[in-house]
Amino acid sequence: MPLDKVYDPHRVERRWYDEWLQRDLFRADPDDPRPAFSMVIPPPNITGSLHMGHALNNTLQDVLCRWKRMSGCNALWVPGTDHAGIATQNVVERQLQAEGTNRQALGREAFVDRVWRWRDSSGGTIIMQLKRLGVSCDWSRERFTMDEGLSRAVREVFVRLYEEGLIYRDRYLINWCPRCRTALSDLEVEHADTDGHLYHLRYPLADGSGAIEVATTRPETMLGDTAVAVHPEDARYCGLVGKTVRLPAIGREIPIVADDYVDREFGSGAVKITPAHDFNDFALGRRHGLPAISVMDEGAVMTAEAGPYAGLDRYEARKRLVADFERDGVLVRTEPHKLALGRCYRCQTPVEPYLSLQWFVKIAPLAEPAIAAVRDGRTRFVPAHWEKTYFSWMENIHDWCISRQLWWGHRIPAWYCDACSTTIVAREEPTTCSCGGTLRQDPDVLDTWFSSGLWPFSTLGWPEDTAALRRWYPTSVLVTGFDIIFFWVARMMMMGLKFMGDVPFREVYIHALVRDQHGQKMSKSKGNVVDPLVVMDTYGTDAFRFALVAFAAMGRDIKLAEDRIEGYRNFMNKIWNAARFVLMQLEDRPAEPVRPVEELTAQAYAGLGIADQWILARLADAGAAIDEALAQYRFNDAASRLYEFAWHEFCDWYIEMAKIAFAAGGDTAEATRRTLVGVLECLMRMLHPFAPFISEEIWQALPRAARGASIVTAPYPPARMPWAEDTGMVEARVGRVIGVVRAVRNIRAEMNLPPGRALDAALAVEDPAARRDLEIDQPMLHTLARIGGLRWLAPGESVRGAATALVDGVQVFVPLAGLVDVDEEIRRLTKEIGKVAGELAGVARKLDNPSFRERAPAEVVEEQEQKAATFASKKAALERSLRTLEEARAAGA
RNA sequence: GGUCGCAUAGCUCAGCUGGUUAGAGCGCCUGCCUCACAUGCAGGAGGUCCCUGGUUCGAGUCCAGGUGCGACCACCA
Repeated sequence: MPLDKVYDPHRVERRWYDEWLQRDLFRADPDDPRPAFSMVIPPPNITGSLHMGHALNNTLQDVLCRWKRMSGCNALWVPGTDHAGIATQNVVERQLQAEGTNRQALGREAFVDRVWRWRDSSGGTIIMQLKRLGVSCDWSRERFTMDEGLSRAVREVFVRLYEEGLIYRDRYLINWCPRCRTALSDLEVEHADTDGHLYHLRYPLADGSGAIEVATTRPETMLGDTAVAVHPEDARYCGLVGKTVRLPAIGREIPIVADDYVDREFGSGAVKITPAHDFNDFALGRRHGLPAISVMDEGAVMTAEAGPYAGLDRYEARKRLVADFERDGVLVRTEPHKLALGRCYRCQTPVEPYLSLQWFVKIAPLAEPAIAAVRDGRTRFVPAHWEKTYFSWMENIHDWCISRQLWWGHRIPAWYCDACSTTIVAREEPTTCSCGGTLRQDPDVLDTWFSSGLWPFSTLGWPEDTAALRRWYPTSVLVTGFDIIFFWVARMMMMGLKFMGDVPFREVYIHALVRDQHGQKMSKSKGNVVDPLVVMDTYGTDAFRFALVAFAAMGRDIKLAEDRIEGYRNFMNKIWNAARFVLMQLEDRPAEPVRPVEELTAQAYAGLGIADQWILARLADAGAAIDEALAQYRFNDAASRLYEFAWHEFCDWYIEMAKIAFAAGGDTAEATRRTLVGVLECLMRMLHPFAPFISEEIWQALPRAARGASIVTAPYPPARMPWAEDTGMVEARVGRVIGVVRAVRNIRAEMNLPPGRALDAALAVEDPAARRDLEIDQPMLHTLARIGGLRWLAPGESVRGAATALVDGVQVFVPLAGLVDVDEEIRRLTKEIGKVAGELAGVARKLDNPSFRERAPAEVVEEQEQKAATFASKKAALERSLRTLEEARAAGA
């Protein structure tokens, strides 16, 4: 069955993915004794749909996983999804809103039920899309952070940390989203510079002896002021410390205190202190024993404490207050001011510092071992500079607020007794309090990241002691973006070390962010989002994956250029057509199974034709380079080497050389046929981690011994081929042929010689051995360069009135008589001589420098000397030719 | 305010431990529908490697400073 002329990815992709699943090829077995390789997927949110970040992240993981699986590892890749507390709750709440209702009306149980239903119907979208990408996860181990098993792990961790005093409950100032009506961790607040105002207010001293001026960006919080602070050494105010001021609007009397937190240079040097609405003020208030008065409620509406402003929204209260103060002369002046306004990372509502009772993880004792593990190399970041980011955060880490006032998530396993105010923290729901009172469970749920922090071991069955855990923990590598180093990587480190006694992963490969072609972050609001599914539809999954891998250079953001994806689509088509060619050579002959090229003996290799030896040598070279690049996460290097080999060595040269052998027929043709199929077969295995679909499709079309096997579990070509020990001679020999062919083609094109017509040529070869080789390899010259008559000259001999070029010690002459004007060749030659002269000058400069000869290593000096000699003789030869041309012209004229 | 990253061809980018003629893709120019492929083939043009110093026999590559982008962290009202 002949293949289509153009590769059609859609015909191929779905079919093979289903086949792989059906044959269970991605399943890993803990009893499989081969070396372990394991990864856990960064679990996408169930609310998500596949974006470029996912596509890159999972493609890189799949390349590693498929490569390791083929390379003889017991490779496990655990997939799954995250329940994504706020995000998911928001989605379902929006649905309810559209239906004209809300979660309060529904009640907690019904609401949670509703979210589960949503998850069952829509939460699998992203998994379907990942499968489309071709990822080779062990789907039998797919997990969800709210699964029974993972929930058990969450409770276990909570209880153990609580029992050790590492989880505590406290009334504290936390970040609060008034729209989501929940606490947020520090990380869940996004700061952005925002234009605002600085309001200068005059607070009168209670004793009537004057006033003190304070500045604030948030005048409405003054209703909760409980002090004014000045610097202890500020001469302007030292007499006032201990006195009191009377708050405008509500008349409360508050003290003036001294604290060196105050910056004397800023504003008036006096600060209003609002412990319940500002983090600095909260700390200062604790130092000075000041009361904290909340003037806003959980919806950021002013409370009764706000007196006349009670019931107003925070911004409305500000407007009224400013107007009133302006009228009453309290407002001294207003000036524009930039501030870093914090917003909720889920809904962008400005967050509010809010005083409330929350659960916290005492983080320092957990952070310390996590820092040590990276310092001593038990976990290694790639690229290494991310360690610095990790350290700087870990070393300045604050206690982690883990309670969320949401309904969707892991309910906090704490129960309170109505009767005796006991708190019970337990793995399973307790029935009654020891005092006989009824128990109420804490209404809050845990931060989503609490459960994702357990992911590397909870997915493997912890807290059970499972075979999977013993086999695959610690995982080999975590592949993720830098945006979640703090959210996720750091937490997994802490939890893994705490509960497994070992790091969760040996290496962390941090990849870049995908941006648009102008380097802008993709976002819906900018309208520059490129949908990976559309890209896959347009160019095919393999082309898309290959493009992502080729883009994934370390330490740089990825700008997604669509024309490059198109380029890799063309590459896939090129491979497809190379396969078509190979298969055409096999038509009408007995299906001799292809023999893996790695099984060739050195003796058999030596007996092959020169072109065959050459392509095998290049294959081995590419294989070694790809293997090394992957081992170092240099994905782009691996991809470009593969591309270079497949297109510019295998297709451009070897296939063309093979045609010559086929035209000759006989045993040579048979041997070439075997090499051709062998190299293609090997190339498909080499390609498979990058482009799983096309490689399988082609591989299956080849005549193989094990017809039933899939390329998924075929052996990856070894980094060292047994026969490729000493291929230097072969490569030089074929390299010379290629050089001569290129020189002739160049002359033909530059001189505008007719492309179809065979040209006569003459060659003067310096080295006798090289000449013997070239004479044997003559058929390649004739065909590839379209040379008709070929004459062999003695070294130094030249041809009058010919275009010439010098490559690898071979001077090529193409007689021009009657073909073109000589002037054109003189121009071309002069240019070439200029180039060589420049190179020669560069080398000569080095060699003329005495300290270069003195201090550079001997082999470098020798190398330069050889180069100088080559350039010099090349220049001389070209100049000789130039002279003969000039003579010819003079004679002609 | 602190930390980090990046500046190489018209565009998007490679260039690992300092030593080939600084590379690729796209775009551009010339010529080809050559029996695997026009999603192709052959050839070509195009670069003060951001600036200034320094280290070195030798710097796109290492160091310092500068300029310009970008990112992250941060409780100065």
